[in-house]
Amino acid sequence: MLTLDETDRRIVAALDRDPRATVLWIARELGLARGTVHARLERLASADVLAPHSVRVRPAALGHPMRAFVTAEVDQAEFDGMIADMRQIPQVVEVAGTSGDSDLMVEIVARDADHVYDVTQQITRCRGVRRTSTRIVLRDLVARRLDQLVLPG
Amino acid sequence: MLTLDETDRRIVAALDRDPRATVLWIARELGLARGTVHARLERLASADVLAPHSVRVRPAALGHPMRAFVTAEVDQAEFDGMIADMRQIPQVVEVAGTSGDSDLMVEIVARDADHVYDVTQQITRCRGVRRTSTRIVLRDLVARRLDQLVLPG
DNA sequence: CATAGGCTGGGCATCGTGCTCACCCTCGAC
DNA sequence: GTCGAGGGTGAGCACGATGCCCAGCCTATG
Repeated sequence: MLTLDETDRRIVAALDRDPRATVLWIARELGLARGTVHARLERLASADVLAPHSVRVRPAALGHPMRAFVTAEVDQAEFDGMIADMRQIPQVVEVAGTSGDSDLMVEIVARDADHVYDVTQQITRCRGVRRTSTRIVLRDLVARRLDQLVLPG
Repeated sequence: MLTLDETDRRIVAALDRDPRATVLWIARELGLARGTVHARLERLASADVLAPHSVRVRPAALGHPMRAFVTAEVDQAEFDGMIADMRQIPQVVEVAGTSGDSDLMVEIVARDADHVYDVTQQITRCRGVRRTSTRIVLRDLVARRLDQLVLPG
């Protein structure tokens, strides 16, 4: 794995704050030469430090202000079919296989409470899904953040 | 709420694929005039359709390849203190207040299994936290995605 | 001491940006 | 039907940013 030095991390942090920041702006902000930022940015991009696509769209602006976490138990034999079915549901934002009481953690978005119910019903109808449990997000207490990992301290 | 027409959605989708795409490139890609893309992009930005910062950094590249969901029961009276304590833990990526059996959904990242345990212990020591339950992410089955919401069908 | 790797500042052609303008549609109001 | 408003188009222009050179300067390493 590529190790990021202080300079790399500061560039990544600047890019996290504004993904559309120009090379020149970052260079000025960090007090570095333009060429330096340019070279490191290319290295970071080719080293897969940056995810292939950003999640910069706010679902609320797309008419889906509600969010929920659905845990599910599934029949292990039907895993592949289950994933294929899940993909067909646009409101399913992420699916992770987990340890613990349940096998799946599914994050969904929805238009309203009724819609949350609809989507969980759709999940229940996916192949191999046995039992689901839904936690509706009432409030974002700490918004998704990674900058504290990029620049510790 | 701003309603996004087909053109807006295509611009947002292009930006989701590559947050650093130039206005000119998007215009060419979508077969639109440069000025059109420029104007709409400004409108989208000022309408808070795009999140203030992207989550484009991969925690794995930062030495935190493991991920887990921690649910917790908390003493409601200590909510504010609990959140302040949680913020102090760099590995805490997101905290949401939820309905359901538990009060909190906490997403964490970690260096390895031991580190997951350490972080959950830190969460347990936060003010007002009574009981926690940890689900370690074993496999990403559907990677976080929003494009299917931006461009349905 | 010598070498290699990284940062710097400069220069340069090219491309992208932000802005303006004239022009063309289309749609709803009068 | 006529009118104006709103939005898209294509062109032009000054300026900024990019990608790519190169020479020079450090510092760490052998």
